[in-house]
Amino acid sequence: MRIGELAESAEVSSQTIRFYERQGLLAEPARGANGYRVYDESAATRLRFIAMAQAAGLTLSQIRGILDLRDQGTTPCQHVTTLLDTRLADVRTRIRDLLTLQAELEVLLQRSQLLDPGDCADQDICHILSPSQ
Amino acid sequence: MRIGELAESAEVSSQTIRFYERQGLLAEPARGANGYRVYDESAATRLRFIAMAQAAGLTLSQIRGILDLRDQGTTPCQHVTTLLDTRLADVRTRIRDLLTLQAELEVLLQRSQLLDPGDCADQDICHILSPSQ
DNA sequence: CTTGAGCTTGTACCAGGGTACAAGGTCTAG
DNA sequence: CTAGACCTTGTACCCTGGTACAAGCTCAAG
Repeated sequence: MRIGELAESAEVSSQTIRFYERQGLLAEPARGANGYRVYDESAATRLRFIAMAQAAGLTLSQIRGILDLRDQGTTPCQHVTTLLDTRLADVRTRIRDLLTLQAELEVLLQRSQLLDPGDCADQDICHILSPSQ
Repeated sequence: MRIGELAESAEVSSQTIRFYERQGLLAEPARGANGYRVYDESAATRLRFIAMAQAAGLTLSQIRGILDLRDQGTTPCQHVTTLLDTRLADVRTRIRDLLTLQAELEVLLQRSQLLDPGDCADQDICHILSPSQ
């Protein structure tokens, strides 16, 4: 399988595959007599894994860590569990922060309905976003 | 007021103030005889405004847009309302996405409790993050 | 033989919000 | 007079996940 076919089957671009290779997420593949990269099915599996792990919110460097463990022959499950645990905590924190922000934006927008732009004094810059919250 | 004093009063670094100036968020200030930047109270107001707008989730370039309107003598309130409206919609979308991700992570972590690392086959990379979701 | 698709490498660039030097000028206290 | 704190400019760099482009192979079809 050449890079373009792999790219199409994994729904990423060829450039992304080369980028992953440079980042150490994919091993350097075999080369044909013409120098073209030649992939087997395991590369496609690996790309699918990367996509799944990204969907779970892991960074490429975390994913590389998982793949490195696997390549050393270790089952990375425990490590994956720890990463997902941390990620879940981050997601919960982020949700809480965004809910707070949502509420603040709602207050500001309500305020904007009550305020007359004509009253907006120059020194306030904008009275919707003014310190008197 | 010199840059260091302004920085301290606004709780940003001097470098950040120069950065904002380069980005067009702060006008070029007056200079003392020694070439030092000299600020008045309006610069502090402006920094407070920037901080508020950032807290509302606006980007520096959006904030620059608001400040540009204000500097042209227009009341930016209508523009601000539009930006905040868009931002609120983004925040709501982001919250929904993160809630979905949270649920998925919880499923994965539950699965990780049920699965035995010893069963993790090599071709799966990791059976917690495997396509059979 | 040529055209076009696909591949190779290397390099630079994008957003966003700064941070970190380096090399030098200025001012104040001791 | 000198140390140290503060200021000046310019430049480069950080992170993340790619994307874009250039100059040059390779290969198959017509």
